[in-house]
Amino acid sequence: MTTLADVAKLAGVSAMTVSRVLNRPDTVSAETVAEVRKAIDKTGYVPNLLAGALASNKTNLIAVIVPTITGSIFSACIQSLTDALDEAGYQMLLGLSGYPAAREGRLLTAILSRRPDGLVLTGTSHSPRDRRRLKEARIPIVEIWDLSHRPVDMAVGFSHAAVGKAVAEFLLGKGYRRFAMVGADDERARLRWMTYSQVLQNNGIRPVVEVVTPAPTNLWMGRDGLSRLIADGFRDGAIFCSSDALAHGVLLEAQARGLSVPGDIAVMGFGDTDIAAYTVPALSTVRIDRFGIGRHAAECLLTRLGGGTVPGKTCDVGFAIIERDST
Amino acid sequence: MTTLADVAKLAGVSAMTVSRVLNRPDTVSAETVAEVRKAIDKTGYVPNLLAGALASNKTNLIAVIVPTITGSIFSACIQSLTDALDEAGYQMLLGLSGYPAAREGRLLTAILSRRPDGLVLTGTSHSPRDRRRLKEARIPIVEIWDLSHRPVDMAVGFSHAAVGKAVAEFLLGKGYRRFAMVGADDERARLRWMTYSQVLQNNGIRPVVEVVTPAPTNLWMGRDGLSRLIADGFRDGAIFCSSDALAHGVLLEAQARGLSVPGDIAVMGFGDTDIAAYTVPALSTVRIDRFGIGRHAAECLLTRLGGGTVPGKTCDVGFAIIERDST
DNA sequence: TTGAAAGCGATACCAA
DNA sequence: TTGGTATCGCTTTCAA
Repeated sequence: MTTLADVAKLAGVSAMTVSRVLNRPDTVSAETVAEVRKAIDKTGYVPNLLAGALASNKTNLIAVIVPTITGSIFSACIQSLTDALDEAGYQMLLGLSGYPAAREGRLLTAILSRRPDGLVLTGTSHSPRDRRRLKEARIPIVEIWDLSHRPVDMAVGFSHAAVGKAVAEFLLGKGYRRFAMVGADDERARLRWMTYSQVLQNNGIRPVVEVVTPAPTNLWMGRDGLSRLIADGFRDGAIFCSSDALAHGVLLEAQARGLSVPGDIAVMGFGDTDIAAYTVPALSTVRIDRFGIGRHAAECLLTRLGGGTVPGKTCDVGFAIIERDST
Repeated sequence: MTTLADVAKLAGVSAMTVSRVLNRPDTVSAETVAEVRKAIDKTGYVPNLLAGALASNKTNLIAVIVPTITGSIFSACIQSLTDALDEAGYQMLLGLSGYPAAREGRLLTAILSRRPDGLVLTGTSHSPRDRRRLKEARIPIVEIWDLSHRPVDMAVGFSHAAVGKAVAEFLLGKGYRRFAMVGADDERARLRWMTYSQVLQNNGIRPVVEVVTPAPTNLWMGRDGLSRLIADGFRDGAIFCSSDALAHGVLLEAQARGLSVPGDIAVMGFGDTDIAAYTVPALSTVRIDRFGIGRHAAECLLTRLGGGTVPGKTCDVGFAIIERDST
């Protein structure tokens, strides 16, 4: 494998000069640059960033940990994140932690060992040990998809409790008096639907028929979810689903059972992914700017890496209820 | 930042011993291991894999380049790939090349600079310069989503030309005599729909009304696609769409225009993603085992990294036509 | 504008 | 079972 020294020898200069041609060509005379470039082309030299990073203490690597990229929520976010990072010359180390985030501890070790210049994490809940390790890493860290009163470093997201509350109030405002929910067993989803149920109960509604499914969710779980709700005595009213996939499944099952929507049941989703936004007029949902989260997270990271300061540790990107009650 | 030497000093042993405790604990006496572990915990030591990789010439990093992860085709593949790699102790460096693969050259440099132990690429067409660089990297490489008679190293995928041919023959067999297509302007999609058109024309069918959309595709492009087909004189018959998203959009537009499916038009998709598989009985599609591609690619890589030999350079995972003509 | 020397933090290899 | 030494390929720093 060709090294910097090989190129230097061929070009008749020192290794340092080659390094400069690669990293700060403006500090080298034009003719030397030309000479070195020729040698680089001839040898097919590929720099070794491991050595470079070790020496300079800078990897140009941003690590990202999300539970899964199956499903368009996180993948859209990652796409916009990469686009922004790529432009700034950073690459992405992707870690998939799964649901529940059992692998997070191990993953974190593996990732910190690579000395990324920055880190993007999903969620704001980490073990005390992990929090400590994160702080000791002394790199900019953005926690996404949630808010926290004491983020490890920075946070870009929205309040899942606020979502649950808003949905409950929205549906109450529509006049519904019978409620159910199909929710995923993941930390943030749980926060949404538990708050939803709580607000409803505070308004004298009971029971709120509940069905919990594993994460990540899919259409089948939604279909099954409605069946279980019905088995549990739910006959009509409003159903909050913790994801669009679940909501879509509920709609399908309703259709299969001949239930009218929103006549018999009203369905509320979460995410506003393409499928829910464009194909299902009977489904209302909660819109999240997932591209915005990625872009914003990148911006926070890059600002700090550039030596700047990010105003405020947390950024609430908010959400919106998309109403699509009428067909 | 704590180093191996710091830990060694605290534990009263040499750096090498600490290194062994971390990498091959079985070669160190139990008491020494305990002593060292204590020192590691106390210092919160995080190994520096940059230095380790530089010294050992092994990064435990697999680089993956795909056009995009928006859309479930590639993301499902990546998910299964990571799962398999993670289990074997590898991490993933993700590169998004975009459509068309304009960034591929630059991305490749950036990625090879990190000296991954293996590489997964999308597609089999690379510039001569890139092919040369790939070979010179001397690492196992798997090209996925397509087949090639002369892969750079290994290939796991299926023939897009065969898909186009199979679809054309399937629809001809169903008795259709008027044809159209809505296809993405990406290399592999183009291969599918051009073959489709070619086979039809060889069977005396003309015209095949064609509409080309940019990649990546979405539902809106499908809706717009059908409108344009109709504007171009297409009134009834079979439509092949180069992705499920397009096909779904075509169905929606058909519904909006009051066209019956499959009465007036038959719609053929590609991908068999969840949405097409579970929600659209009127849509036939081409099923690809995208999880299988990821799993298999990982297997090829890991076998080679383990010193083994992969029998055969190319692996055709095939495809299947999923018939869902009747509602 | 260029170069020489000294690390960066680990592992390989050989010796004890 | 343990330790010493050379080395991996680059950048930093300082001097010319």
